[in-house]
Order: sequence, then structure tokens, then C-alpha cells
Amino acid sequence: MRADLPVLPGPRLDLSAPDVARAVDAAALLSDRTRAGILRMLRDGPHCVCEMAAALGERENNVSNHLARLREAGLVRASRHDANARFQYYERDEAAIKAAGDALRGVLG
Amino acid sequence: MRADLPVLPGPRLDLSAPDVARAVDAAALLSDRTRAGILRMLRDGPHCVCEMAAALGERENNVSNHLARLREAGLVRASRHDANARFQYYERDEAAIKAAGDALRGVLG
DNA sequence: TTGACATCTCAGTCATTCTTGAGACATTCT
DNA sequence: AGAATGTCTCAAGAATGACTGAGATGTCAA
Repeated sequence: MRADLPVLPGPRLDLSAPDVARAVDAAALLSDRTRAGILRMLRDGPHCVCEMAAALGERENNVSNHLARLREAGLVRASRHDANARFQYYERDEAAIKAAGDALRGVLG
Repeated sequence: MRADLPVLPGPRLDLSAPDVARAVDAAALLSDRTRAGILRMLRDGPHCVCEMAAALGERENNVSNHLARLREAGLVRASRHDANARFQYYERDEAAIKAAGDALRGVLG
């Protein structure tokens, strides 16, 4: 099961650094329990802040902070509810989500 | 393009927190430029520490530290070179890599 | 054996990020 | 209008994680 090792002598010192910036950014957003939970919950459809805060056991201002980061990254967008505009309903931007997944797949293969 | 919002009144306060622990762990490992670069380079086959350190422009002990974390997570394994056992050649554990990708896909969909 | 090389470990320092708390704004209800 | 609700912002404290530096281990070459 072990791969063949390169012929010696001499390690290759001419390798170039791979471009992983986009994957790293995507991973950083997913590396927080609250943000990952948000993105997972939004797979099932839009939710407002208070719903997600209650489900995650987090304060609403904290969830709002994380949503701001996801918004700035373009992964989610918000819109007020038609019938009761107090509620901000969040939904995923599936194109951006897909781009993030592609970037991660570029690293994991 | 906007999804339908749930009927009001009343946000749902009975939602449960999704289990994202594995995805968060995988993302945390990928959220560092050095570790992501390592995993990307190892897609092309095994490399020793000094090769990767040179390519990434990082010190060897730093790369070694990151490799230790990837090793403890089971994503890579090391073996000494047959002809020159000074070199530790690292390769990916593709099964573990796939598991990490599956966990991330569980969040991103 | 001695010296050079490749790698590893670990503690200390530094930077980044998360959470909290207080306050502000907009919307709805009475 | 005033009170209550849902959300947002931002500064400050708390926690987490990366990098450095020094030293130790194991391997090869002279």
C-alpha cells in the first residue's frame, strides 16, 4: 500500500508552492462550529437568526457576527420576511458554496 | 432567485443543532496555508520534509510540526527512504482524505 | 569516531480569532 | 407614542493556534 519513493540521491528543491489561498479561506470559514452549523442548517432552507441561535445554543449577536462573515464571503445572503420584516431570513448562495467546495476539492483531490 | 420564506407567525425554536464536529476538524486542518500546501503537494506523490519546506518557503521544523498534526489526524503517514533512511517521505492516506472530504461535503451539500 | 544532515519535540512568544457586553437601529404591537 | 422584539455593530477580554529557537534523535560519509 506504500507508494514508490523517488530515486535518490537528492531531494528536489525546485518544487513550487501550490496555490491554496481559496481553499484556505473556505476552510477557515468552515473551521468554526457555529459557522459550519449555520451552513449545514441552511441546506434545509432559509432560517432567521433567532432560529439558528436557539438551535445552536449560541447568543443571537454571536450568530449575527458569524453570519456577517459568511455574508462578506458571499456564501449567504439575507432578506427580510415579507409578512414580518423584523426577521432577517438567511439563505445560501449555492454558486458560492459550490465554488468553495471546488476549492477544497482542489486540495483534497 | 430567492427561496420561499416559511409562513409566519413564529420562528421555529425546536430545531436541533446539526452534527458538524468531523467537518470542523477537517476544516481546521485545511485552514492553514502550510498544511493545505502539504496536502496539495502530496497529491503528486510522496515528498520528504526538506522538499516541502523549500517549496513552501517555511522552516523545516515548522513543516515538521504541521506534518505531526496531519499524522495524528491520520491524513498522512511517513516512511524512511530505502536507499537513504535520513529522509522521511510522507504520503497521503487516501481513505482518511476521502473521509475528510465526505465530512466537508456533509456541510456544503 | 567525528561531523554533517534530516527530522523531531517542546516551551515561550506572538498573532489571530472567538465571545461577551453594551448600545444602536428598525419593525411591530398596544 | 411607547414598549417589546429581532438584529446589528464594535470595543475589550479570553482563548486558540502558529512560529521561533534551542536542543535531542537517528542516519550517513569521511
